[in-house]
Amino acid sequence: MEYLFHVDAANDLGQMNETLTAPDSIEAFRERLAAISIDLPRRLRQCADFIAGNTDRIAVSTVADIAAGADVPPSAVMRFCQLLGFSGYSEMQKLFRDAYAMGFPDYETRLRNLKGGAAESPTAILAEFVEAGRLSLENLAKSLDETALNTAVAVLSQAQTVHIVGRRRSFPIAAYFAYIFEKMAVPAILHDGVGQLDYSHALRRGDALIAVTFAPYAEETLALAALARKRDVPLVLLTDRLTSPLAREASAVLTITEVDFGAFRAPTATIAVAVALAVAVAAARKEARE
Amino acid sequence: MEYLFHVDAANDLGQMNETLTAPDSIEAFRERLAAISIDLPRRLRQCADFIAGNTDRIAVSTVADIAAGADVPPSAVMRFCQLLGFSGYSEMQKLFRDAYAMGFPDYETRLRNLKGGAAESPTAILAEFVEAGRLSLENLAKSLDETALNTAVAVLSQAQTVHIVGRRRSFPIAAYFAYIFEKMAVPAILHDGVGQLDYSHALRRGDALIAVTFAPYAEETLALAALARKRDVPLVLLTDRLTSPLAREASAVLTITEVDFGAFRAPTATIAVAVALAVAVAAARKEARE
DNA sequence: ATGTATTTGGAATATTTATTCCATTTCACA
DNA sequence: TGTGAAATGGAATAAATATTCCAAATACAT
Repeated sequence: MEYLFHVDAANDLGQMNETLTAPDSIEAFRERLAAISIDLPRRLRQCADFIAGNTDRIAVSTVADIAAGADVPPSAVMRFCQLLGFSGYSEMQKLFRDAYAMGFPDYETRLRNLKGGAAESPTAILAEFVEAGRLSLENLAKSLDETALNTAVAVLSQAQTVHIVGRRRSFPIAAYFAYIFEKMAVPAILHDGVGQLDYSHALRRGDALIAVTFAPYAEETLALAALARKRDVPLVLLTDRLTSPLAREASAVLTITEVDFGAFRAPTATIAVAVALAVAVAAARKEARE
Repeated sequence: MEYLFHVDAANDLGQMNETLTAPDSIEAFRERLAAISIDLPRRLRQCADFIAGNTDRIAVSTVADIAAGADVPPSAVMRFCQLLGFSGYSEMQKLFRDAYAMGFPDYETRLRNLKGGAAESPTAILAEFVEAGRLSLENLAKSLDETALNTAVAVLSQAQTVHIVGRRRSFPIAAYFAYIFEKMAVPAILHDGVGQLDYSHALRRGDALIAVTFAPYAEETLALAALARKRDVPLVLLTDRLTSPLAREASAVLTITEVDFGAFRAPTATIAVAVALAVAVAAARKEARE
């Protein structure tokens, strides 16, 4: 690959071997990075990926650090810097050291900076959701009912087929359950309601049902859960409060409180519970088979 | 002034020439600084003053920089570092560089901790995912490309219809986008592939497409995105790296790094980006209509 | 298959940066 | 104003770090 030509071509300069000017701002840096990342040989691609994901660290890292992080020799990093238009690593680092002025981008500071922007700016909104997500996770770690979690794992790992239901807001969670179970070879069916077919006949004794539902509780979810109980199919419930409908029918109730931002609520903690539950169940089933 | 005596006196050790331990946290550093600053000769006082007021620059400055800032020769700075209990400038700088890097997905230390603990019980597994989620969110706050986020919001808020595509692992995210857009009355279509219908004819000029894809990138997602570009439909991409396919075609690339636990990865940060993006777009569209 | 161009790793070198050391200056006190 | 102890500056050296270069490996085209 002929580096200079390639980069010139990307810039439509049409002049070969022209010396490329170095990016003079972080924004320009990211642009250049994106531009050259299109087509790179293996080692340089590793550099691009690592640097894209760890841009902040350049200011305080040596070539050797970056090289180790990207799992390439130092010379590859040097080549990469030059590919970006810098004379070498030092020049690139200077860009980031100069920009460092705004203090420690530790999580707290950075978050404050993000929120500082205009009230409605996308970054401010993102910062709010990040914060809400973190609070939700913290809260979850403190308040989740261990017994219920253990029961849920026990119930699900003994089931022949795991059925999953969740609508509207809870549908992504249900879909995520289905994805992990599929990946881990656990027989599972997602009751997604396509074509208004409810597959309720597929709910058979020996199976189990995971129902995910938050206020306002979706009709179909409640209906399927009720049917499950009628058929003696045990129910694992992911919901927002112990007083939600179905709670008394369930073998295990996992209550999850999401911290909201305005009228909005991201299912951060719910996802964590879902993935942990699914992985634990898959592990338990595997163990039981051996 | 007899340095060692003075410092020992401040520590009430009463033993002269004892080697002083270096501060091991920024807090300890500030304390030590305050303690010795009480009575210093001229040049060392200049060092103390400058360093107290520019602590944050230590991580990215050389001895010469600090010396110039404090208007003293480099050797004075060296003496000052030793007075604080460090072996030299490098050791002091390390403290600040480490503090700066804390909280990054540090694959050497942090992940080993995560994977190291025998995560047998469901509760332990959950704790791991909670921790991974927290790290992902922190990392997101620090590293998300603000420009790209703003561009994404601009592009999507001008679109007539917003199309969404995401398969397998990314499907729950795509579904969540669809849910929020529906709730906020933003015209949106989820390309879920039910019945192998691809709805590709619905992609029309004036629309925009959100594609969510992580390695290994799903065929259908790539195909639809390619089609969008052919029809001049702008593309907003949520993906794992800048070098992923489609990145060059996209109007905005939002790279999101999820911290994994073992082979598993919860889309915690991705969800946060999705909800923030969707809400920002809905807000922008509402504003535009008024 | 064969030759050519690209890519790669690492050893050699250059450069920058940290650290020590000591001759000189400054200061406190008689 | 002379004397010893402390403080200072800068030159010399050591260490770390960046950068180059080239032989070997690999990919690519014919």
